[in-house]
Amino acid sequence: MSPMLPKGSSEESSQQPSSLGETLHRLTHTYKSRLRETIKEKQIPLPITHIRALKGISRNPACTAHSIAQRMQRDKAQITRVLNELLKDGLIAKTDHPEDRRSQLLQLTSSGDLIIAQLNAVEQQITAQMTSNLSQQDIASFIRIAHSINDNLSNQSLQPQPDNQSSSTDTQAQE
Amino acid sequence: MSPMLPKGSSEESSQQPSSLGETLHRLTHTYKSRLRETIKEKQIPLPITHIRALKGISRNPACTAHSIAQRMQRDKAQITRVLNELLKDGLIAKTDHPEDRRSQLLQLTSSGDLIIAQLNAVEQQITAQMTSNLSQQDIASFIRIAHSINDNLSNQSLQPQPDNQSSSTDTQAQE
DNA sequence: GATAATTGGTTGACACTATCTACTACATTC
DNA sequence: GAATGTAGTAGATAGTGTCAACCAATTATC
Repeated sequence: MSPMLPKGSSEESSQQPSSLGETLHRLTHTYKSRLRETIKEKQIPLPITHIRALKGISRNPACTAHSIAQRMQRDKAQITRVLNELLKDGLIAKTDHPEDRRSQLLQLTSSGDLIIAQLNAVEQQITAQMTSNLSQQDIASFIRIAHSINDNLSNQSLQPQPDNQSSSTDTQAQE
Repeated sequence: MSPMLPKGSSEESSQQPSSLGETLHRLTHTYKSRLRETIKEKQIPLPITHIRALKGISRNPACTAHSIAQRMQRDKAQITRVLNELLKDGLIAKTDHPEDRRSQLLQLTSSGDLIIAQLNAVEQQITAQMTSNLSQQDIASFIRIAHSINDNLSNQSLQPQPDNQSSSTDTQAQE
C-alpha cells in the first residue's frame, strides 16, 4: 500500500530527521539516564519507578496501592511489588484502611521523608538543567502541549477514524 | 518538600501538579503503550526497539551496527542483539563492509521494506492522533523545546555546579 | 615489521520495566 | 447468602538498559 499519508494533510514525513516519536524516545532516554545517574551519585539506591511511587505517596495524604497505580498509570501488580520493596526498605508504612479491610493506607516513614527531601533536591537540580536555556514561556508551553498530546492519546483509544475532531474534554490533570 | 520550579524565586511550591519529569514519564508511557497496541493490532510482532532500529536502517543508506547504536544512543550490546533478531526474522541483511572487515553494512530486505511501509503508516496514524488538536505552531514548538531540553541534559554532564549559566556549547549531534 | 592501543561487534550477566493471568479476601448488590 | 466486583498479591514472561569481558581487525608507534 502507500506508505504515504492517507490524510489530506501533506508535508514532511519524508526525511524529517526527528519525528515526534523519535523526539520523545530520545528525550525520555536522556532524561531517565540523567536521573539514574544523579540518584546514583547521591547514593540513593532506588530504581526510578520506586522513586515515582515514593513521590506519589509523599504528595498524597491518604493514598492506597490502587490510587498510586492509577496515578502512575501502571499495573497493580507492578505497584504492589514496588510498594512492598519500599516497605521492606523502611521508607513507607501501611496502616489498615479504616473503611475497607482489603485496603491499606500508605504513608512515608521518617526515613522516607529524608529520601524524599533528597529526591526533591535531585528533581529540582535536573529540572534546572533541563530548562537552563528555556524561557518560562517555553517551559509552560512544553508542559501544556505534552499534556495535550497525552490526552489525545489517552482519550481516542479505539477510534481508527482519523477524522476525529472533537476536542477532548480535559479529563486529565489533577494530581 | 515542595517541587519547586527552577526559578530562583523561593515560594511558589503549591501543589504544582505536574513537574516536567512527571509529565515526561506519563507522556512517554502513554505513547509507548499506544504504539505497542497499534503494532499489535497490525500484526507486526516486533518490540519497539526493533522497530526503531529498523527505521534507522531504512532511513540510512549505508549504516552499520555502530552507527545505529550511536543514532539511537543505545548500548552496542543491545543493538547487536536487536540486529541479530531482525536478521533472523529476515527483515535485514548484512553485507561485508568494503573497507573494514570487522564491520558489516546493513540494509533492508524486501520483507523489511514491507514492514517499514506498514510502520510508517502506523507512525503517521499515531502522530496524527497525538497532534489532532494542536496547531502546526505547537507541534514545532514542542519538538524544538524537546530538542533543547535533550541538549541541555546531554551536554552539561558532569558539572554538579548549580551555578551553571548558559554555557551554550552546542556540541549537539546533528541527526 | 612487531607491538600497543583502539574500534566494531559479540556474548554473558543482571537489574529494571511492562503486562497478563490467576488467585485471596473483602465489599456490594440483589 | 449467592453473584459480582474490587484491593491487593503472586507467578510468569517479554522487553529494556547497562556493565564487563572478549575477539578480531584496524590504526598508531616505534
